[in-house]
Amino acid sequence: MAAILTERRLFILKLVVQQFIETATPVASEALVRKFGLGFSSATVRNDMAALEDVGYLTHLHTSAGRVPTDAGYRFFVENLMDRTSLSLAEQRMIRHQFYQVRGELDQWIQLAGAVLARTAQNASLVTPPRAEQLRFKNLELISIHDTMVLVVLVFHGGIVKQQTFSVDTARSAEDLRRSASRISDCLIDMTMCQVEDVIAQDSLQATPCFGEFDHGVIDLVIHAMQTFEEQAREQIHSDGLLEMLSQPEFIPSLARDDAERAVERLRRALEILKSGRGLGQLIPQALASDGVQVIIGGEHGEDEMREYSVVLARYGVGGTVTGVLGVIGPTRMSYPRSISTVRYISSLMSNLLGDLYAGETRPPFEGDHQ
Amino acid sequence: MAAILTERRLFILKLVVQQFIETATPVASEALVRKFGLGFSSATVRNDMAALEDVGYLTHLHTSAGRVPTDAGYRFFVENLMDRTSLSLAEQRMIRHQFYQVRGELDQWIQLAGAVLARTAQNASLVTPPRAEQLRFKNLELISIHDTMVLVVLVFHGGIVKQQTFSVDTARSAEDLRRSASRISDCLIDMTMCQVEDVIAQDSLQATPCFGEFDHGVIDLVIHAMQTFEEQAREQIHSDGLLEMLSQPEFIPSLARDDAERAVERLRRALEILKSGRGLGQLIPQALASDGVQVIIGGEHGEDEMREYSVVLARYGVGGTVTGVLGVIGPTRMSYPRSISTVRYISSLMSNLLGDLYAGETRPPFEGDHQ
DNA sequence: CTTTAGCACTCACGCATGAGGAGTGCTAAG
DNA sequence: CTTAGCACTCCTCATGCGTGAGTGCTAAAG
Repeated sequence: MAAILTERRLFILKLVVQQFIETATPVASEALVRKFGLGFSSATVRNDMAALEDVGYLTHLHTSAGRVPTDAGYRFFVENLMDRTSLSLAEQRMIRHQFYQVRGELDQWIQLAGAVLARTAQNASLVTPPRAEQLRFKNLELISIHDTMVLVVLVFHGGIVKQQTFSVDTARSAEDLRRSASRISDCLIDMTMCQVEDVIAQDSLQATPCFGEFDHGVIDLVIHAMQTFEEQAREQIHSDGLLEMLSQPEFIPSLARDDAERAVERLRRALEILKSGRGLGQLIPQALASDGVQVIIGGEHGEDEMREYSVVLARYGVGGTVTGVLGVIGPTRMSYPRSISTVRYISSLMSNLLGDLYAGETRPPFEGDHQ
Repeated sequence: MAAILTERRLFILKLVVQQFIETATPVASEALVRKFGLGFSSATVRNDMAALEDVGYLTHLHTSAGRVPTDAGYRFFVENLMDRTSLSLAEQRMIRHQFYQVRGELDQWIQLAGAVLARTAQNASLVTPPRAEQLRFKNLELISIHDTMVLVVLVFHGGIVKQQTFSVDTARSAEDLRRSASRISDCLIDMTMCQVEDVIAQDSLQATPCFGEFDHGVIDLVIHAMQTFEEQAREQIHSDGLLEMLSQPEFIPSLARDDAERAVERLRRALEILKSGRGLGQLIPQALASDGVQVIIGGEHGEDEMREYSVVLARYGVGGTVTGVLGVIGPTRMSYPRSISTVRYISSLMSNLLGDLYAGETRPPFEGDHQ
């Protein structure tokens, strides 16, 4: 059985994968020689295909159906056979331009990244917001909305901003609020959540008169905000491009070779994955921990729900400061070259953008920002 | 032709609509008498159904299929026949509790409202963020991120906050930034976008030394932010509950009485509507302009894409200050009583929450708690 | 030993056919 | 006006068959 993978057989594998990615229909031996004008006959191709099937790179659902790549086949293709391309310069320029138009607005970057990934790779996309491993407090502003309502604007290192309203018993002047804010800011500056909690615990024990009742209310809110923020940071996945993915033939019943019921069920499944991020659980932290573009094909990571899907992920961000993950998700029959180059480009672009934001802030905190 | 709508016929219409809403299958005369133990025979029901069909409240696709309500039938049902219910107290309490948990975080309200609407009405939901007709400037903070990068936090009336980063040529001290911010804030306070533009135009003409170059940069950014904000305010529709809607039988091929292809096509259509808000265009401003819960059934508003969907909308917000729209969207065969009561409850809840935020800002702060 | 032509075989797909059944429309009697 | 009875319509599902694409195998040629 030990079939030998000659040069030609790998070439045929490459063609089969490419062809299947393009047409979404099982590829026949005859069709290959016709389309590519191969120098040998369809019978030869059939023999080679049979060999590739022995090794586990191809299958076919029944006799008299063309060949289809297996997960292992895709894997081999991605690692050894694929032409590594980049996005065209025109595309790159267009994407850069779009990001330029929303310069300064970080939340827009995320949205835009999702949209661009989806459009360019013609599949669904996912983007997690950039997060520091540990939120570090930077600044706090208190703005009166009216008598008993105060808006708290929390600024963390890395330009992460969170706003929250806060109701109080007695009205306070703007000047009062300002003083309170700078008192608290001075005290908490550069602290992580744990540190803030410690300080507060100490202050409570010693009943330092440093903070008033109002101040303590604000600080409680800060802690609460930091907690919830860190919690949901891990969960939060922004996804987009469902529509793009749905225009792939596997979701169009008339084109899907299995029946329409399947197509719908598949679709519902896809939606659930995207919405809840179920089945992606391990992938994100994994991608955060590694460099370069990761490709997870079909059932490779065990999640049964994902068996029909592949994911192309990359980390983006600055050093160890602030990082996120972005990627493309679609049927295993997706264009890996295109997805990979898209993900690679966008992640490096986002890294650069974030880099500008953080240039002065990374490790050496020499600028200190003392008020 | 001129069929008279007797009491009994209307009762039958009511039963047919309710039954169809419940089962999603055409309702047969025989089935009605059996299920409800009516005091008359199926033949009588058939006659009445025929009469209701003459008036245009029912149809059937072919002989030997049960009756199905038309858009007009649903309309009549909603306006005259429906039992007007409210959400159960337990449900209300649960919902209030969820909102309580995210008190203070306005963006979370919107997300939560969408999720709750979807879950409670078992259909898709849409929520627009609360917007003032005119953005009014309130406050501005400048926070240094690092040497050449400044974070601008804009606060508008009604607790609307927008943040943006801004790169500058020369580093500035925190004190410098603070003074600049308060200079600009003082000058622009309470202004609408147009007014800000006027002030700047005058200042430029007269070359008042009041603002420095840096200040002008910030103000340009303020104007730009206000513009884009107002523009995208109209567009921005937050939608949720696709999955809930998709669990309705019209989207499940094996249950849909037409073939599976249709179900998928329908689904794709629904997705497009929800994502882009196409087909909803006129509805939102319309809902903003009117009070109470609006029900738009099927093709009533002309948009062909929406022919198979109904929308239940309500305005929420405070007086003329700050308003948004929220609602439920689903197949025409949705439970109108439930959707309407859900939408009514959530909109009044959101109005109250916003009311608290604005109490001091609107004219006479009155507990608008009556629904 | 590899390649190739030839051919039988397999299996999905499309289409027609027919039985079964649900539900109506009509008619005539109560 | 109501209702029983019945013919009629038309969907649904299962069955069967022809068709064609594509393979697997075999035997001969390179």
